[in-house]
Amino acid sequence: MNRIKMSIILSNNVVLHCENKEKNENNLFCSVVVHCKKIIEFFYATIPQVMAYDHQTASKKWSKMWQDHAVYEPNLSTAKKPYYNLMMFPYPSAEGLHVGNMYAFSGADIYGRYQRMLGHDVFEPIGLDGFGIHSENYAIKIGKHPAEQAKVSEKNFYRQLSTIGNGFAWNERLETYDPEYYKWTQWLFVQMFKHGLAYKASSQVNWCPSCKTVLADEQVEDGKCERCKSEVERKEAKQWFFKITDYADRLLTNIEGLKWPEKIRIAQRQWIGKKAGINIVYQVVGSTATIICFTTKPVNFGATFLVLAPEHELVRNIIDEIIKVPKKNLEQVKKYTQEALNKSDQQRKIEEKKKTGVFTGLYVLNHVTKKEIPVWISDFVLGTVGTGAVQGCPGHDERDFEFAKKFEIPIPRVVIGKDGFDGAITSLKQVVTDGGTMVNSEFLDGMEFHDAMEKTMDYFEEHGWGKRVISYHLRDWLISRQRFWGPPIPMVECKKCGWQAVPEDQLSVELPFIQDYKPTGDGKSPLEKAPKTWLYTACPTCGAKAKRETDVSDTFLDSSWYFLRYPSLFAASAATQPFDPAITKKWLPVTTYIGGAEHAVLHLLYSRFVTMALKDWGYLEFEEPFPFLFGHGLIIKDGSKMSKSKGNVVNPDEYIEKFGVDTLRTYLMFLGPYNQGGDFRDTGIAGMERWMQKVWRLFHEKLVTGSQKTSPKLQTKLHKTIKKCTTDMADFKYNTCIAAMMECTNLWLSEGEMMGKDDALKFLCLLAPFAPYMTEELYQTLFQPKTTPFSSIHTLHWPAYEESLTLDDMVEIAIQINGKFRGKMAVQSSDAKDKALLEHNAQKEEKIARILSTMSIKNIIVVPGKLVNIVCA
RNA sequence: GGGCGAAUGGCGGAAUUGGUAGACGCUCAACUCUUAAAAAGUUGUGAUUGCAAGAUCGUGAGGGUUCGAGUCCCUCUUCGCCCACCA
Repeated sequence: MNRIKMSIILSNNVVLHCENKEKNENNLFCSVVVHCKKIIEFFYATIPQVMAYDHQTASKKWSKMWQDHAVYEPNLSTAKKPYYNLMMFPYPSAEGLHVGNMYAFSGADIYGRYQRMLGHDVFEPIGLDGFGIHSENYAIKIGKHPAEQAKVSEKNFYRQLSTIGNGFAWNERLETYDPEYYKWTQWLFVQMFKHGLAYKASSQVNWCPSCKTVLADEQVEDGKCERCKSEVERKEAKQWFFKITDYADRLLTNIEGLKWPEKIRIAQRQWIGKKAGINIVYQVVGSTATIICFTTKPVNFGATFLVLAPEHELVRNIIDEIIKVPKKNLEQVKKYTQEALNKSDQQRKIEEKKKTGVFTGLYVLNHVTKKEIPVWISDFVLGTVGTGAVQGCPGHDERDFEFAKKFEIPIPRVVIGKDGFDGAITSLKQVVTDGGTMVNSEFLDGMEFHDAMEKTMDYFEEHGWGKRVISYHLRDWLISRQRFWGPPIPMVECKKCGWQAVPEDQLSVELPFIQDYKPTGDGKSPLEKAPKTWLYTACPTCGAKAKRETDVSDTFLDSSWYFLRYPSLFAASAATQPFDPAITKKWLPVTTYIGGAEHAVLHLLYSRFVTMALKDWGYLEFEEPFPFLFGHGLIIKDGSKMSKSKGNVVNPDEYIEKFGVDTLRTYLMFLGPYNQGGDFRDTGIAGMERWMQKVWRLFHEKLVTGSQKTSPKLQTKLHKTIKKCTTDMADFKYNTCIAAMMECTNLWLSEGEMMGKDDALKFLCLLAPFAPYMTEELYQTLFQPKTTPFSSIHTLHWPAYEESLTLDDMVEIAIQINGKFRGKMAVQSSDAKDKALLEHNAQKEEKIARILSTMSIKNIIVVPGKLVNIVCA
């Protein structure tokens, strides 16, 4: 935009700003000179001069005042009505905060400010989830050391966060890479180990052959490396796990009591994935070996083969020739297994349509048909799901059908579906997977499908062939990362004593500085290159030389407990305990947790698990950290979610500088309901700026003084607005609150309407959570005598409305004929509920009477205060 | 394939939960002020039709319930998000 600004400074410090869109200074200058006389007259002689709201000065001034007077720092040990208003922990991407992030913070802050005005002691801390792969990758990308980059990102992120107008408790900030913090993350790991919830076991990890590094699951997109797009492979490695599965049932049942968005509750239920089924034991013919298959639908009369995952223990035994199979089969098994294991789960899923597999040469006995059925290996069976082995019932499972068809295995029918078709099953569409009637199943024949499944399970249990089990989709939490930028896992391995936790008084195990921190490519952790003085230490048990664990822990561990640390950061016990019991009792669980739905099954599940464990160990008195969670929507720009990868991020800095943060915040909240997000556009912001200036002018030009009162119409509108805002704020419906305030100002602006000072302050309070700086400026300059000590508008009480004052004198009643709107009439509001009167008056309305003259009335329906519907023949 | 949600003017979105559809804002147009512009203000802005009063149509499509449906029920279409060879 080619806009030229010119300022004229008049004698009494009045600054006049002139602007011109055209890049023509002469033109502008001439126009200023021409108008100089008039301008001066205007300032000196006419209306009291109004300065435009200068958001830059105001935001600096009030930020400082708020901090100096600890407006947002409740006394954490003495607060009477604690309210923990928390927004999800941000990770400080080096590119900085974008408008999508700001949307989340602003919306949460508005809620906090509203709660503060309702009389709560609101605590709204902020910190940085700065450890982890995101930050490390960025450091790699720009060729900096993560520790160095962290300082830069921290500074930039805190700077941005300080400009968005949030009432953060800045004193209590924390960063996950601060040793004072991760000391306790490590303590948490040690507790997990001590309570038997941490163990080390062999597992597959994602491996990018091009970047020569191990990747986290989050870095694998569609089976490809997020950075270089090459196919991710699998590698076997020993990893640390947390036994979150021990808590699966509790995590599931507790969901019922959580006040969370239904969407997120469903996502968690689905993720935990509780399934009731049966583990069936198959005896390998001619061997002592057994194979256990999990199934929820034991259609066993139709089972004609078994399939093992390539990772299955028995497969290894075949390869190692512990179990003997024909030579020809052995060669095929070796070849197939090797190929399959090199693929990732993702890759295997992508190739799902083309079923592949190999026969082992082994057979097992089908308990009910008494037939020997072949055992195959196929990568459509995943080692990590169920028991890693399935029984193939091709007539009644689509995947089994595809497999059997390809390898010419018999496909018997044992269920007739709802369509009644009972012929041979030759196409995928004929496969009956759920419901129907049993056939060819001896004692089950004629039974309903689900009853038959239950009966089969009973039958198998009675014969000792199987046992009912509950299976979960949830797997143990893989904690290890072969990366650098995280808290070292606080374990040491002694040749004699095995794995030992680092004694608590020796925490933290500080992350050593190593220059070459990049992932090595051979599967070893970067910390293997740490100085020997760090790498080797004394075994806590026997004192012999022992080696430290060189893996670091997952970022999600850092963020799984941070909310416990905030209130206790400055407690007397902060150095000796992760969180203070008394303060924790006062402030937790978190009163309102606000964040995006993208963490539905990661952060939110891990935090719940950690909280439950801490409760069981006696550190906490509650087991759900976030009883109330609100999920905000996403900001859309150019048709898609604002994100760095889409390249459509908008940096709030320039908008804040140009329009002021009050305008930007209010604009963002006006886009749509807070849980739905909205579409970001520049033209809309300009509209919001107009309104802000309008409010500013109204307060300077249309306030009555002394004993004069607000005009009656405006007073009704004001009370309606307060009512509307009060209910909508509680529901996070910020957009309609703002619309209501706009309606109020539109009326206020119209001729003859004036607002009294008391009423105007009420209005200002409604706006305060949205526009914290401008409302403070207006409050301090127009409502607070200069001599009184500073007291912020944000500590005032939320205004009350009087129901009687929300009612208009006259009410409009709609008149319908046969349900069609035909006119309206005005009645005294006191008469609005008089059915007979409404019925009578409606027919008397000239236009209505005219239409009715040609019709005969059958019925009249009156909705008091709303409408009259005349039903005619 | 499964689950969840959505569909309303040129656009973002309102609609007291079955009761005057389109609040509020953006956009656009005309006007006022101005030498001119900017800013600000006023008026208008779902479609068709009419000089006008008005009339007719109108909430993704089709049916139904009702005095009355954007809202409830059934069928279908499209889009978005999440999960997914889950045995």
